[in-house]
Amino acid sequence: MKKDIQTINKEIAYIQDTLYVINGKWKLPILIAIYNGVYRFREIQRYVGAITPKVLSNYLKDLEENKLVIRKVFDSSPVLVEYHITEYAKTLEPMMREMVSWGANHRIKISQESKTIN
Amino acid sequence: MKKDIQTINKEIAYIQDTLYVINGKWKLPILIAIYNGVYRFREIQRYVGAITPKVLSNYLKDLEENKLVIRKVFDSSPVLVEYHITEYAKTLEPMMREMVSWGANHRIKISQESKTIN
DNA sequence: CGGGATCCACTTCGATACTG
DNA sequence: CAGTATCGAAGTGGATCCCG
Repeated sequence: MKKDIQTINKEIAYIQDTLYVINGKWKLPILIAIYNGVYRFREIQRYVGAITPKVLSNYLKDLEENKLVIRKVFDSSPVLVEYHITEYAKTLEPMMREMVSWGANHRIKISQESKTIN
Repeated sequence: MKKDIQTINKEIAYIQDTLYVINGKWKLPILIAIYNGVYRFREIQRYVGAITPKVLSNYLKDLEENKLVIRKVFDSSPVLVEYHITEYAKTLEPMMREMVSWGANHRIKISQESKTIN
C-alpha cells in the first residue's frame, strides 16, 4: 500500500526543509544547551563539547538569523552576553525530544550488540 | 530552573548520536521513500530528487551497514534489486513524523513572512 | 569575557561518463 | 536496471593566535 506520489514527495520536501534548518554538527546541541538555561558563550562552549569559539560564533549567528535564538548584550564591564531561545525555537521541542530519546535507545542497542560480539 | 549538568550533557550526547546516524543531506529522504514502498534504485532516485547514482549508492550502502535497510537481490535478468526498511529503522518513525510535520509548518511560516515583507 | 582572523584538512556532493 | 569510476568544486569544521 504505497502512498500516492504527491504525498511521498511532500513528506520528502518537508523533511528536507527541516534538515536544512537544523543542519550542521552543532546546531541542535547548542539549542539544547540554551534551551536548558545555558545562556553564556563560554558556558555553551563547555557544555556542547569540542567546539571552537569561531565555529560556535558562526552557529550562534546562524541561529540568530533564523530567529531561533536571541542575543542580549548587557553593557556592563566586562561585557556580558546572553543567548536565549525564541518562542519559535520552542516548536522544535517535540522533534528534539524524539531525537534525544531515540539516541538514548540507540546507545543501549549498540552496547548490547557489542556485548553479543564479545 | 536549569537542569543539572549531567542531564543536559546526556541530552546533548544522545542527540549527537542521533545526528550521527541520520547525518547527510539525503539519508532521511531516502528512508522516507523506502518507508513508503519505493523499493527500487531508480525509483528511489526519482522520488528523492537531484541525487546522482553514485551518491545514492553510497547512502544505501551506509544505510545497509547501519542496519536501517536491507538489500534484496533477485537473480532475474535483468537483475532486480529491492531495498526494504528494517524493523529497527521503523523505530525512527516518530522522529521522522515530527520532522515532516515541523517542516510543513515551517514552510507555512516562511511563506507568511514573505507575504508580510511584500 | 566574547569573540574575530587566518589558514588548512577533510569530507561531501555533483557532473559526467561508462559498465555488467 | 543497478550501479562504478574519475574528477573537481565547495562547504564545513578544526587549530592557532589575536583583540577590545
